[in-house]
Amino acid sequence: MPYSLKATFTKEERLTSKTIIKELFDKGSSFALYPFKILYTTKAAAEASSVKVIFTVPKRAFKKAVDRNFIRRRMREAYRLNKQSFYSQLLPQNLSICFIYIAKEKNEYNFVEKKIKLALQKLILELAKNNTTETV
RNA sequence: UGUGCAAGCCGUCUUAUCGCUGUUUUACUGUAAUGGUAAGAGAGAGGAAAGUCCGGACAUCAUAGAGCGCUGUACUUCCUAACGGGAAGGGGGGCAAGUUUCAAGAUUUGUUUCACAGAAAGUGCCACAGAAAAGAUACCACCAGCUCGCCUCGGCGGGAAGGAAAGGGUGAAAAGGUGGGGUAAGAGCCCACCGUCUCGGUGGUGACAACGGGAGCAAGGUAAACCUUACAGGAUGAAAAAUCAAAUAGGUUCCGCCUUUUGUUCAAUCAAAAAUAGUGCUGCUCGCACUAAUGCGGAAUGGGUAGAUUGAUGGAGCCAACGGGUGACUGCUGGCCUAGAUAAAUGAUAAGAGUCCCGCCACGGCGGGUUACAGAACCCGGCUUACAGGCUUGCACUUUUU
RNA sequence: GCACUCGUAGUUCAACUGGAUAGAAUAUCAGAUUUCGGCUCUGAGGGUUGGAGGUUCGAAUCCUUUCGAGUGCA
Repeated sequence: MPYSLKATFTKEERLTSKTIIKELFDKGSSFALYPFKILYTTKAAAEASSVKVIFTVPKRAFKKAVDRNFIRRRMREAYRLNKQSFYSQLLPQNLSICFIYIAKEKNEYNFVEKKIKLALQKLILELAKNNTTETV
């Protein structure tokens, strides 16, 4: 079983390596879906496939640490509760994702959750498109 | 009862579901190393965690000792690990009220405030205005005598050389102040009081205070201008620093391989010839040229990257009682363990309670809103700044009752 | 986490070692010129020098504190 199907968010699923983060920001593909900007990289993996996620809020938009923590926690919670359907549609690969919050104001949890769902759907489409182009 | 000021303290809670990070117990299972999974127990942001304005602890590097330089601090004594912090005291300034004096001023009380060493070591600066801005000056005005003119013969007006530092005006500031005497006019020129300086002993740990004697007064402001004096400080900060260390590349050391013949040498040390292998020229062969220990393989080893661990959470710790001290603080006894993350946990959703505000009315409920400032990043002591609301104590004013 | 720099008209910059009304260009407005507009010429307004407090006779300048903007360090 490659992915945990429970609604958890453990250390395995977090992106913690500085080098991968640097690579993600240098070479990663990206698209925007308000209120997020999403960066991702993918690598073909034989068996030990994984999905690593990081959530960031820019200091320029929110000066207070309390606000940044608040938004990041909401994003993480929304991802945690909605990742199972996302996982079920994935091919085995090493995927790294970064969610950047680009809105200028705080938003309700329901709004964030809806947008996270949309973002994950779009990400699947993007990945599928890349696979088809590669094979052709 | 209400309002204001000051000081100190607190700064939301409960339940359910789904999650996160440490600690610990048991079981299973891995990695080079740290670990991982499941179940149970128990813990999980602040008074400012903030600003990074100071001080320490700790670590590495530097360092014989001393001086110069640089930076900081600056009434006294004390507290403290230390401080630019705090406590108590001293002194100065402002405001209000009272007492006293002819006046200047002095003094008492209350309140408030002060980065409060030195301007009598030296240097610089003090715009404009003003005569003059620092051992100064004579613009107006003042003055007896001299001299010229006029006349009502005592005055008026002018001039030069002086006297003087009181009056006017300027300025933030004009070279002690007020009152009196004195004088041609004046002036500490003389006197009284006040101020200033200085000497003496007394009280106080000390800052300093009150008292007595002396000096006619010389010494404007500015040190948050340079500076002087005293005291303190080596530099850099957890991105400090220590330990373990996969894979790959490269370093060092050792071992093995390193064609044949001849000569030579301690030695594949050097030379020659031939052959072999590879590369280039060519479609191929011959031939020619170049290369063959600065190599290949293996082992060990040090540095060290990803990664991991330590540093890093039991401490100048918190609470209470009893002592010491005016107080900051401190002694002793007893009790307690109270976050430890690392691209970084402490959350999300739902329901309810509490706080405060608004509206309605049947005065007890209903409905709506509000719930601040703000998030640990090695730790500790301060300072500064932000903050819904609440509690306690003291003081002042106010309302009602007696 | 640590270290450092800068805040002046709407905008871009000046203002000497503290000295008086904070100056210039541009933008804005008004007038002149033009048939009209532009260019050009003349004039005017616009600043609590980021905020607060202090030193000084006097502060954009010196000191303290606070707010904002930015830079560097693996």
